[in-house]
Amino acid sequence: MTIRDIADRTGISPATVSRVLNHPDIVRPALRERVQKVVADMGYVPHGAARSLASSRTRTMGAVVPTVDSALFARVVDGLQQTIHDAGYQLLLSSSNYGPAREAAEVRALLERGVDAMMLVGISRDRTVYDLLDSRGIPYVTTCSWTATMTEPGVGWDNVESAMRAARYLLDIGHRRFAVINGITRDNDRAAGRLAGFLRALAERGIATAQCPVVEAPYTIPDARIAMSALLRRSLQPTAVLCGNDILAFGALQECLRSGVRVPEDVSITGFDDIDMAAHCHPSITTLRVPAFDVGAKAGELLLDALRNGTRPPAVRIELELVVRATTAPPAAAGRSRSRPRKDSVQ
Amino acid sequence: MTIRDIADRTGISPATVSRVLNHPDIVRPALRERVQKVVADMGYVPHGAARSLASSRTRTMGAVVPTVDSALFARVVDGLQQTIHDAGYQLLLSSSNYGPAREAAEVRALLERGVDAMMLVGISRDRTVYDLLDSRGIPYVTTCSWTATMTEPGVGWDNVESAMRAARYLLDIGHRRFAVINGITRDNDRAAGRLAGFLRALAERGIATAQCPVVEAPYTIPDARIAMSALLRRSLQPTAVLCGNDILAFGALQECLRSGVRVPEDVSITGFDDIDMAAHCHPSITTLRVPAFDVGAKAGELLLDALRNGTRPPAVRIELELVVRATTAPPAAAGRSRSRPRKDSVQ
DNA sequence: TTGAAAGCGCTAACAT
DNA sequence: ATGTTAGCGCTTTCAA
Repeated sequence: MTIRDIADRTGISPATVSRVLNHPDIVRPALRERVQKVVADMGYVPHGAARSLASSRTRTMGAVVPTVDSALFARVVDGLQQTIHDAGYQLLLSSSNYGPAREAAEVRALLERGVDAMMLVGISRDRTVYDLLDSRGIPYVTTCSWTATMTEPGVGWDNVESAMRAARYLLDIGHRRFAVINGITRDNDRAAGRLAGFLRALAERGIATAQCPVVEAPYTIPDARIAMSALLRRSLQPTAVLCGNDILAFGALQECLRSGVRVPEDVSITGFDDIDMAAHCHPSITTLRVPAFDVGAKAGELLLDALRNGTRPPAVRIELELVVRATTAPPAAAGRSRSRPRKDSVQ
Repeated sequence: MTIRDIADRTGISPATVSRVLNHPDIVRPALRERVQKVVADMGYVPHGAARSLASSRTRTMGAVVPTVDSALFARVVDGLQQTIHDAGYQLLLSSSNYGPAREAAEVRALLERGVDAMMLVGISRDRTVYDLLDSRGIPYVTTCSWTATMTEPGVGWDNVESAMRAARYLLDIGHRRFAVINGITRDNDRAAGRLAGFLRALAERGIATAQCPVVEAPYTIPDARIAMSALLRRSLQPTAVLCGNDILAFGALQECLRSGVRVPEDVSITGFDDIDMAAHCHPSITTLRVPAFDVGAKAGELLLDALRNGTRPPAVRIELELVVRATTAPPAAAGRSRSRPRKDSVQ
């Protein structure tokens, strides 16, 4: 069944049926309603490809995320999806598995599929990817990263500066012996930025970062436990462990609990992202709050605006809040050990 | 740049360029390579809509899930995505927010966008949705539910029977006083099936289910805590709480810990799904393992097969494994209270 | 093995 | 406000 059938049934031209479908307001109400009724009765569904070919718009946006199996990205995607959905756009979702070559291939595939706009995660990628997008005039936004020097559109935060805030907080409450469990930094500007921020903040306060153990681990609970377990086996245990995200922090925490290391009495732990679990596990995790849903929603808005106005989206910076919870306290050695009350209420 | 440009540059017809792109094996090798080189050099990307219109295939599959912001569905989607990706398909993702009307609208939208196949979650939905899919000859699979009477293709498990297994296990180790914290059953066959299973198993063993408190809550940690908190305030506390999924179980567990109720000594808790957290929180959660990634992957395979062979996919039943961990133990009142060792190792 | 030609179903000028 | 017409860029018979 085609638009032709609707036209014949209604006794009007396909062009007017098309108008009813796309610009109902410019069709005489009586006619419009008659057409709409026939469309509904016959269960006519327009052919998307034909529509796209004729109008050169697909009403589709693409997103490439490292993996959808992550509380953070899932929420970002959710925000994007809900936002663009309300404007009549569908979401074409791809994942790169944290591989830049794979990501570039996905972008090309989405372009071929004909998305009207695209959301990416992170900002450091081969120039050719950006060039491709720019050359085809496809609006896009990067997400989850922001730097003063970035030239691409996006909605993100400064991972370096945010990570520094977590480290400074621990320094402020007296910690001097640190360890880091970070995500894999290779090809991941977020992970790399966080690690850089942790170390820079420590160095600023005169901590010898060369002696600070840094373990890189995939973002899984078992990997985090293994990393923490290795840290606990060292002769000089850290009093504070900075983790690259909440999954790593949660795994580190569980490993401490299992091996009888008290948190935060014996060791403080910080996370990053503030996924649901961080507020609700026990003890609750001190972390940096990433408004993931809002980031996705904002990305969607920027893209919709760009499409409406034919402009390039801006780079929007988001400020993350440090949420102090129960996994952090002054180190026992600092003297004031047990005086600080535990914060463990649901946020 | 169009296929015409490649043709002109190579001095051959667009038809042959098309052949090189779609059926390289039927083109003379020398010519084929020459064309491929020009395609690569000029960075030519075929126009997806034109391709779809001419070939009436979009190389796209659709999926409608209740929400992507769920560890379970995220993993299912991940499995689907990775599987179909390897076969050259892109994934168009929609979410229904657990609303049947919204789901039906999303299916229509995906159909209009021209997906070649579709994955749905659950089996109970308006017949018209299935009729629409069938009438257009679009292969589809349902997921996450299986019943003996279902007539639609799918890959799922029996939620009733699985839930019964959890309840029977608690009965077997001596529990008689139960409560249920379940997901919202309305418009959700998985949640409804689980609740039915819990209650049926209890009734089978002579438990008066009318006296068994049942709380329905959205799948969030705070809602689960509220539900558990209400349960703990009752005069006659349950010795075992059956939860509709692991998020609810986790929330219930945290609320117990917060209010000094020992798990499993004072109350046993079971979950459903076996998301990562279940194995790694403390105490670890007894639950039913859903192989979510595999479910998505299997769904993808069924769809690819259906597309290749022009057949209707079968209904595949998956058996869930009950994973006994540390949130369950015989009730203290049963006498053998502290004798059973805690299982708390990482699975 | 390759080329010519006819659409795929729709939208958007343009004309009325 | 509605109809006529000419494609959108590609695939796929069919013919050579």
